[in-house]
Amino acid sequence: MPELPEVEAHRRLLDRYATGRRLVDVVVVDPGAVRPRRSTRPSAGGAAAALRPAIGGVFGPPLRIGKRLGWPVGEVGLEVHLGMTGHWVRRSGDEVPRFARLGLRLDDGATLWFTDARRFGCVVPHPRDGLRDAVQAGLGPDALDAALDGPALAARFRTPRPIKVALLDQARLAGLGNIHAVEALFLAGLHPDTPCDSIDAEGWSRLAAAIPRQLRDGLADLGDDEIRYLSEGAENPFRVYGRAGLPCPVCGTPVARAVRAGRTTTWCPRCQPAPRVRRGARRRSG
DNA sequence: CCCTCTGTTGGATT
DNA sequence: CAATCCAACAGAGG
Repeated sequence: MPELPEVEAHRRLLDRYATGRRLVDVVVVDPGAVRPRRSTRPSAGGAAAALRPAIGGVFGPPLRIGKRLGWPVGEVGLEVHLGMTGHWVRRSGDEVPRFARLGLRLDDGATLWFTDARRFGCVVPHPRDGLRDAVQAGLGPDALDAALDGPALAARFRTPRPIKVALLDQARLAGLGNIHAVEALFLAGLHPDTPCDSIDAEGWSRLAAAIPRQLRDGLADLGDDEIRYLSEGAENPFRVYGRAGLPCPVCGTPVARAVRAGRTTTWCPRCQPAPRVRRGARRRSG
């Protein structure tokens, strides 16, 4: 479920509860959750033993790049992916939370549990020294930290692909998921199908401003402890995501919906006008 | 109760 | 390169 704001909220939570604490034991509930490499496939399990050297180590400050976390503990560096439904929760007693996959027992008596109903998330142990590189592998600059301006953003998106699809490519820019890509495009007034190479400087500037604004809003909306998601009964806090057929919050036009790259995409047909259809070759449109 | 559909991720396959 | 499939499960709706 998480997008960048939820992952950042988890980073802060882990920092608050674990940094400086000692890891006294590891409870492997689901060996498939600890994987030898990044994968959404639980079958790539079999790395639980690689956690043993971390026991007795002290937690260092977790880092975040895009939607990935890196978490040092002793001589081990844990690369953490939350997938769709991954959470870390703290419990002080013996209670094992629902969907618990892995528990890290701290020297203050608390346990940090990795829970993940859908099992797309994983923990990948690395040597601590290579942690940052491992987490960063294959990722573009972080969407929140990079603070790219219009021209810099345009330079990273030199492609004819539709902007919505390109925004989800973590190798170009790390951190935007489906919801925030949809919302950022709405804020920027760009239609999701607009080919990247047809967006003008003005459009890139609007998008460069919209992305951090959207992500920071998302972060501000999260409580410090409670991380809530759409499916948990909260009111839909988004402008167009999940609002197909409902009026655009700006102009009242019914929000449109289509599937792009396998993901539900929504937009306002008026605030985000469709790109002009372009022919393969440049010619006079007679 | 049962069936179908949808899904906030991302790697593998075609 | 790009579209599709799929991992495993919850929740909503018919």
